[in-house]
Order: sequence, then C-alpha cells, then structure tokens
Amino acid sequence: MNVTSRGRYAVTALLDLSLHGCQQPVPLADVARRQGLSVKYLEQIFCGLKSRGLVESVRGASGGYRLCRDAASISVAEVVAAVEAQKTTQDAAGPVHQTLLSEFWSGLSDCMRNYLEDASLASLCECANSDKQACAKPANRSAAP
Amino acid sequence: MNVTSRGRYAVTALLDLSLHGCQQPVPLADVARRQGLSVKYLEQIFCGLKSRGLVESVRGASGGYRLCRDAASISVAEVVAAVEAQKTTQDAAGPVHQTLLSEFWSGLSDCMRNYLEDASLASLCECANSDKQACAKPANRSAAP
DNA sequence: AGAATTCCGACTCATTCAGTAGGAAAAGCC
DNA sequence: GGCTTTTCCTACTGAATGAGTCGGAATTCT
Repeated sequence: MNVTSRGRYAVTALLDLSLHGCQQPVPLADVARRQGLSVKYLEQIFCGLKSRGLVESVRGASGGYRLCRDAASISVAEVVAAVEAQKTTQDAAGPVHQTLLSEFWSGLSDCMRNYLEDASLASLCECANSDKQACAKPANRSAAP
Repeated sequence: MNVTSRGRYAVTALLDLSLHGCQQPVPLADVARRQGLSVKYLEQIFCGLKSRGLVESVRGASGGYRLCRDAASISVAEVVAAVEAQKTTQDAAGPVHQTLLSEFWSGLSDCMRNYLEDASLASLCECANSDKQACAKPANRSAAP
C-alpha cells in the first residue's frame, strides 16, 4: 500500500470530473486547465482509471471522460489503486525475512486501506463545497504561467 | 508518512536487540548474522537510531548496541521515524495544488502514525513469542539455507 | 600489540516518479 | 469530405530515491 502524487492527482481529477460533468463528457483539456496539470499526464492517469472501470471515455470532438458510477459509490481507495496498479502490483507477501512481523506490516496496509475506503468522491465533494469552493468555480481562473 | 524497507529492518533489528541484549551490548555482527542482513547496512540504520536516542553504543572490542529505554516504551513509530528522518523530512505542507484535499491526505498520515504508535517493541516481542518463537530461542537455530 | 567494534563518508546501481513528446485513430461538425 | 477536437498508444527523459557496498579511521577490550 502506497500513495504517490499520481494517486493524489487522480483523486483531484476525478473530483473535478464529478463537479463539472453533469452528464456530457468532460475533456481532459478542461480538467488540465482547471487543476493546473498537463493533458499528457492526465491521459496517463485516466488510462488506469478507465481500465479499472471508474470512468468511460467518448472519443472524437466534444468527447471526454465521464464517471461510470455514482460519485458516492467510488471510494478513494479504488481511485488510488487504479493508478497505482499501472506500474507494479507489489505489496504481496513478498520479502520473507520477517514472517513474524509481516502481519504487523500488513495490518498497516489494512489501516490505510480502511481510511481510503471510507471516503468517497461524493463525500470529498461535500467537504470541498462547504470548506472552500476551490474548484467549483469554472470562471476566474486564467492561465497563470 | 512513509515506511520503507529500511524502517522495517530497523524494527527487526531492534526487536533482535531487545530479545538478545539482556544487559551487555550486542554487536551488530550478531544481529546481522541472525537476521540475515549486512553489518554495513545495519551500521547505517543504527546511526539514525542512535541519533534519536533509541540506542546507545559501546565502542571497541566486546562493544555493541543496547536499548536506551525499556522496550515497552519504544513505539514502532519512533523507530521508523528515526531511520526515515535520516534522508529527508518531506511530508510537510509541500505541494499546494490541492489545499482542499490536504487535510484528507494528512488524515491518512495520522492514521498510519496512530497505528505505529500503538505498537511497542515489547508488544511485538510478545507476539513473536506466542505466535511462533522465531527469534526468541538462541539455541536450535542453525543456519537453514 | 592485536582483535573486535563502532564511526564516518563516499560511492554505485537499479528502480521508480513525474512528466514530456509525437503521432495515430476516432468521431463530431461545417 | 475535410477539418478539428478529442482519446489512445508507446516511447522517452531526467531527476530523485532506495538499497546496499566499500574502505578506512577511531576506539576500547583482552
């Protein structure tokens, strides 16, 4: 179990998607502009997201991405796992040198997983809206180099 | 918050220390032999452990390392932090791109920290002894390839 | 004096992270 | 039908980090 910035970006991007995609697909260019990321990097991330069935894509002009399921039913754990899984699926029973401690360490993973499973995209949206409506505003965000 | 294999080795090594060091210091060569690690690598790890006041050293022949405090008062969190801190102290408020999510991610760190703070070296020792007396017995442990 | 240890600092090697780049295929729009 | 917008695919780069090695100096016991 490991969370890198790629995983955090994935959550950010999906949050953006769920806030802005009311039904029609959202192009990555929009997400990129709003969140200050590169389209190319987002493509990579969404590749993993799609292969895990979290989003679906519409190709061609006026295409983009859309959540496959309700935002309330998508946990952060799933999102992170989707993009983390692209590279390696470690975290198995791997390095044997300490069988007696392996339970303890896998307990740590479980602990993290639980935390991430308890949060859904929808619940984060609510937080975002009440705390500070950071990314809810499509306007007033010019390209700042 | 991040746990690498260095942190896991540190816990392993201190566990070994607390099982075998009854009062006199334990040389790293012994730990290395029992746990299948290199002395050089252990030196590096114990450097961090010592600077955080978890162990004390005795130099020269028949020297070695000894726990500074009772095994029950040393949490795994401390051990991990000690060797993790050697390299970088990241995990601060760093990458700003998502202020709204930063609380959520730092909550994850807290979650991990709590888990690691709840376990002491002593408690792990007990586990080791009851589950399977892996390293508690100085005898009947020949080098099994 | 000699052996056993910790101590110190540099060094290597592989992997992973983060991000870029270029172009091909698909689909809407005029 | 051609143009544009988009996803898709695959490779590449560059920096950081992790894991571990190595050689030798300082210290202290026997």
